[in-house]
Amino acid sequence: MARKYEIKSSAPANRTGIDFRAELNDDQYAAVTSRPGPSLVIAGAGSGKTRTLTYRVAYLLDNHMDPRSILLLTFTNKASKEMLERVKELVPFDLSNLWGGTFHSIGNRILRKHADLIGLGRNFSILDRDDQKSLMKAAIQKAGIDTKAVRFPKTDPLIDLFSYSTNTMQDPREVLQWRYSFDASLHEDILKVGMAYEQLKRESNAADFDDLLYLCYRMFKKNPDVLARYQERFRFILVDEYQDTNLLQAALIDQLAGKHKSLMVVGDDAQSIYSWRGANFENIIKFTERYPKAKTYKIETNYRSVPEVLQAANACISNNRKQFAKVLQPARKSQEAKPVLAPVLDLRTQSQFVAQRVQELNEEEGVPFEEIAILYRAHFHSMEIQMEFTRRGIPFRVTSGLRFFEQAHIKDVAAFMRLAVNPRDAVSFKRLVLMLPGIGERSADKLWREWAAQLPALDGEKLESFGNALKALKPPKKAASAWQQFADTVDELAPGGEPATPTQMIFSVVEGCYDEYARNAFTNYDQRRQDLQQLQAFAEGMTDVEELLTQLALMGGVDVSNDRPAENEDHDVVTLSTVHQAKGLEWDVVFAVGLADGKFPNERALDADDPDTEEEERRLFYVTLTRAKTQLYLTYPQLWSTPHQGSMPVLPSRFIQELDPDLFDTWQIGSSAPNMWYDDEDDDDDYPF
DNA sequence: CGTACTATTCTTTTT
DNA sequence: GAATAGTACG
Repeated sequence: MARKYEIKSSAPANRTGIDFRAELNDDQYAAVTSRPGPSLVIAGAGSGKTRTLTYRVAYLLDNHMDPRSILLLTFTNKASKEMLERVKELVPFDLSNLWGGTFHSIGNRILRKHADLIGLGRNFSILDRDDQKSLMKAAIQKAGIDTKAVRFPKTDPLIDLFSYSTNTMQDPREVLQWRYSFDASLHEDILKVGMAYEQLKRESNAADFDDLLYLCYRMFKKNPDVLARYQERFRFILVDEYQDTNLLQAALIDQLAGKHKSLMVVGDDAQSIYSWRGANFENIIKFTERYPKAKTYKIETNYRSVPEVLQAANACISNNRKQFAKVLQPARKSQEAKPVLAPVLDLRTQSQFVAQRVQELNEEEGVPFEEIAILYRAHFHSMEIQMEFTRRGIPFRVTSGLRFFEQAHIKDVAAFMRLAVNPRDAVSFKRLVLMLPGIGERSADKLWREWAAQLPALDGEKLESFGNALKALKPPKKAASAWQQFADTVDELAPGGEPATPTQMIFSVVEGCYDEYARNAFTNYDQRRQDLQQLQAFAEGMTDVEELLTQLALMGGVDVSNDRPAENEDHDVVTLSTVHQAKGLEWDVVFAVGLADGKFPNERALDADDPDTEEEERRLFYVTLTRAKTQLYLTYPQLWSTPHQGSMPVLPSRFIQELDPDLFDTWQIGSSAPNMWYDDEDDDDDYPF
């Protein structure tokens, strides 16, 4: 029988089937297909930055580059997740060898392999803000500061100070001098506390967020051979949001890209909004100086916003002096409607206006709730709006300030697991011990010293003995029975010396002693119990406790909290978010609220001597405006009422005042509200309740 | 020494 | 309105 045998083309022109030329505009295409080597992509808001990056990855893969050779760095977990998912949609290849993640998660990943080279155990704990505080308190004590005798800075500013110094790679002494106004007589003590903090961290075998970057940097510096291996591997490094990198991150990137220099950084200087944590947008401005061979690509077509919105945004940012000159061109057609400026009497009126308008948009204009966002400068600006939405039954989701993992009960349970993984973890030890009745600060310290004394003997031993070691300690008599229970629980974490699975551990802890504690310690026990179940569900399927702890610390368990079943079922909700957290996102309708001078820009963020601070706030305002696709509402109250200080008259944000009123339609909100800033005689719309 | 109560302070942004 | 520092009492 004759058989038909077809020879297929051995080298298809295109492995992925993507028509790059057709799917990208000229600017995007140029960037995506650029030759290996350093390149700087300046991508304006809404110009398809993510698209460009994901297509770049696809393009590399399409050209037979090994996924192993690609490193994709992002700022947030959200961005990294989205990016990788989109790449997966584009290409059929196995991407498990492609490294993609936040700077901190990549730093962590590298350190888990090589931490011992710089004297850190690979099982190090990751300290979050809360843990840092507790360690910083201990450091103040250790440094012998008598906080009653002198007025010493609190832990928060101290943590900020040292963090800033690390991230900007400056001597803390210098940061202390020009960035803080602590009394000069305290400087030496503050530096002493800093040293004590570093030492405590080392003793605890722990790393804070900054260490994940800094220790990685230092490890590479001290071990060029290790660095060389990574340099060889990562032939293509792509960095998202480059304008928000700090000096340390830039240095780390420079290390990794040191050999092949095939580095593509993407960013928008106009959207740099993280200088408070050390971001230095000179990194992006001076990129071509550091990489003289770098090619620059500008992507200036905006696909997101209608021309009216874009016009306002362009006008806004043009007031900044420090920037790459660029003007975003709208791709969308005009809707013949300008952004709306809505002065309101006070925060209450503001929330009523926003709520009512949201309802109208949804019911009369058919805008789904999920296409609406309320953006503000600071979390507490949203309180009234939340209440009004609740009252009217408008479904909403708040991008909360409180992360899942940062809640006390989650951290309590995690402390058990942390101690099991890293017995040197002083923070977790104290946290656990302090939960027991009859044990306070003093006894906790004593117990920790006893525990620390026998740590060397425990090194390398199996977890099984930890419970026995605990039983050997001498707690106060009052705590004896609780202590027994505590030690037994720790024992259960590794029955027979084999560490249990994360799910089992959580179960043991909760049933063993935490449930009993929680019942008595919290008023909202039920809610917390649910959270713990959520945690258990999150841990399901993980085999490694370290993996769970890392996820919790680095991802903040954000997805867990946002995916609470009740909220998850209902995707059609209005988003309430800070501008910072709204970065990279877009909605059909955006309400920017609380635009009073002193609130936005925030007076605490402004420094009259430093014009850069105002420019950063303006960039933040620019980010706000550019989130809107079709409709944009700017509201500002004339009275700002705080529960504590009563009502204060406030002016409209300077960022509104400096813009041409013709860019907006001004609405008069409410009939009874006298308006101090706009006269009634204009052709403005009335918007009564 | 531990705890429960009261006073006070400060409310920006996040990996 | 929450978190922390300070204080009084057991």
